[in-house]
Amino acid sequence: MKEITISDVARMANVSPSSVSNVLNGRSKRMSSSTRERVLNAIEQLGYTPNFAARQLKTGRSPYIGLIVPSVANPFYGMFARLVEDAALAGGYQVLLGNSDRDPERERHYAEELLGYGVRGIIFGSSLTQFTHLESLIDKGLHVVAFDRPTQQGDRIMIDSIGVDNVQATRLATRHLLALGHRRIGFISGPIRTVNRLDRLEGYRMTLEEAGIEVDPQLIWEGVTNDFGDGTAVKLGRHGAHDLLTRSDRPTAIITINDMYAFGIYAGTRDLGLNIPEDLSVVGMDDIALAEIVQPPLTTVRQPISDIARLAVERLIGRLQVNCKEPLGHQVLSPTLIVRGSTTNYSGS
Amino acid sequence: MKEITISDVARMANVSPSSVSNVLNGRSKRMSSSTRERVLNAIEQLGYTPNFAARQLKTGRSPYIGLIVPSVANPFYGMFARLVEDAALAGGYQVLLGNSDRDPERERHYAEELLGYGVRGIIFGSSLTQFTHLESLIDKGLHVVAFDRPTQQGDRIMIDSIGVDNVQATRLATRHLLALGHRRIGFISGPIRTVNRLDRLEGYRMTLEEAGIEVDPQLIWEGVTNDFGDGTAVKLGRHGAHDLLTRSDRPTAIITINDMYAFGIYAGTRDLGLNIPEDLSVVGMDDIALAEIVQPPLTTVRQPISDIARLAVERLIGRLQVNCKEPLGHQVLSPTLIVRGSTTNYSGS
DNA sequence: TCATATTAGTAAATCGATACACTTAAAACT
DNA sequence: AGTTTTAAGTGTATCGATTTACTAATATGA
Repeated sequence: MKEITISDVARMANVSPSSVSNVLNGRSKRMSSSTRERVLNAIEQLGYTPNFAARQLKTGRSPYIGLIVPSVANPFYGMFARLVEDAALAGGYQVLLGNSDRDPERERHYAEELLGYGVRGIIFGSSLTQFTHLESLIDKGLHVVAFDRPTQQGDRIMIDSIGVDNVQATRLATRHLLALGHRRIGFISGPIRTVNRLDRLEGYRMTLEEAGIEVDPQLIWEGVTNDFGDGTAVKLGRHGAHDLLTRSDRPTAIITINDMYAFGIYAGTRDLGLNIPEDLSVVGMDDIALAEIVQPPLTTVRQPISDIARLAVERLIGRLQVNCKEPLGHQVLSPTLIVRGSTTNYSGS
Repeated sequence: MKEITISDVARMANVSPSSVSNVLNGRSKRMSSSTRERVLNAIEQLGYTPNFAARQLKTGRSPYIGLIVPSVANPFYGMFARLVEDAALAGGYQVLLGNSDRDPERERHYAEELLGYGVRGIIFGSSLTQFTHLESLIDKGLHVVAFDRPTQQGDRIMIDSIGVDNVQATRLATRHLLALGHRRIGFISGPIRTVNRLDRLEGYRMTLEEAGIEVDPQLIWEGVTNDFGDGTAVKLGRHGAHDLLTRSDRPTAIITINDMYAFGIYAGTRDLGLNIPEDLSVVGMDDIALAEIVQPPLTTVRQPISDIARLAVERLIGRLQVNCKEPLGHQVLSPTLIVRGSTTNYSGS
């Protein structure tokens, strides 16, 4: 299991290691095409592949960027990870992925690990309210682009961020339901410890208040969990639906923070023998592929996930290439309401 | 942006770099606790983090394993990736993830990249019939564990593999439908270029033949695509349902290769104004979280995905640790039929 | 007491690729 | 012819951590 090194190639091609390195790095002006041929041949013959650890140690550069998401078991993040990878590949970078469950400690650990490996840029998908766990790493030269995480009051460091206008997102959802005649509108979420969830709740609240409807805290359901995997979102949605729909003054519509929760609400509603949209209107968020497929098709607020992924990667690569340019701050994209079959007019008492 | 090295720490603690290394690697018998203290302090003070590229160059070991899946945009692989990561973390390894779209060229490229980075073990999720693209890498010392990929005739090299009995899986599905009285049973798949899809088709065929029913090639629908993302599976399922259900002799039941296809079939069926299960019974495969949630809940064949992930990681780590032990071959787990609401008795003409 | 073990710690070679500063030979000018 | 350019290629220090073989000092044992 002896490694084949650049010197082995050099020996075989009767050139110096430097020349092999030149071939490898495309410094074509520095050599005749005949020696180039010979080197290429030797590489082929020996089946040589470069040792990236050595290369990186010398150059200090890394062709990798990191991506840390709550969990790829959630189809939204699975798709996001996929799109980030495609965009990175197009820009000449490879992606290293980690699942953090939104645990700051895990995020920090991953980020430190990646930094130790020479990775200089990481995309965070988690939108955590606190960013202190990453500040020391940013001080050490790490570049960060966050999803849905504009700079907050109290942040010591400004970071790049791309995301949708989350206040606007739930505003669209709430307005839609109001226009349909709903007055008792519930809100179901997991732990509201992220900026985007706070914003989504805020959009819901504001819109109700603007319409002169008092916000009923009993209709805001915040689940508790330590696990952000695929299964949990569905479970929480289901659980939340149970709780809200068994109230005597149950809501006629529910807005939730993502489509997986919405699917959970579908299940919870059925469990109680109720129907969507006749007995309950539901609005999700994200517009994952399955939203169109479930029955009834889910009314949801679409995130331009593919634009977000692309912009995040471009921004990060930009920072990496002109090392240390100042962050540009937060870039906001617009969400779109996609009306399907899970919402309908309210014409009750 | 000067890197802090082991020598900086050594200087600060008034010891040699060797001693710092000893502290870092827990060779505690080689030093007094007072110098240990001093070193630890210096590390803390300077915020030193090791350079993994340098470490790896020297040791040749890597704390990473690779995972290559068709696409994490497919929730099954998203969940699989998540479970593999958890298992790897528990075993002291980190996971590097790549999406290959089942393209052998991309698989090879990723694997080579990882190998160049010192990664000595990769888990493949793709089940491709051909493995030649990886043979040269295995020759170079790469350890491979595949999902659903027993050694095939014509393989030069034997590899480790974990998976379910795929013939048995569709056998369970087919028997279930036969028991319900169905005689015209369709089969919908994407490109049948993987071992597990071939096996699933085979299980379907065999079971029909054993029941004395002639296999109608018109009812076997094989989609064409280059893209294995989340959206495509749904689209193909939908398309297949359109094609099969508009035939004059349309099937009364359809078996498909995974749950995402099944959801596509749900949509395709609805497009035509037909209902599941009244007009068509559907059996999926995988049992992803959403299978229980869709309407009607999907009858499907469950893969013990969490066991598969755990066993794959354990097997790989085992190979890594006692370097170069011979592969153990294929380990088969049993699939389970989960009957839900998408299948019902056939009582037609 | 003298030889032997043990403890605490270090110097220096090494992993493999890169890049800067250099050389040499031939070509191009004046 | 004599000088300057250019082309083609090489020697060697270097990146940062590890590790082997070594030293010096102290402790142990007969």
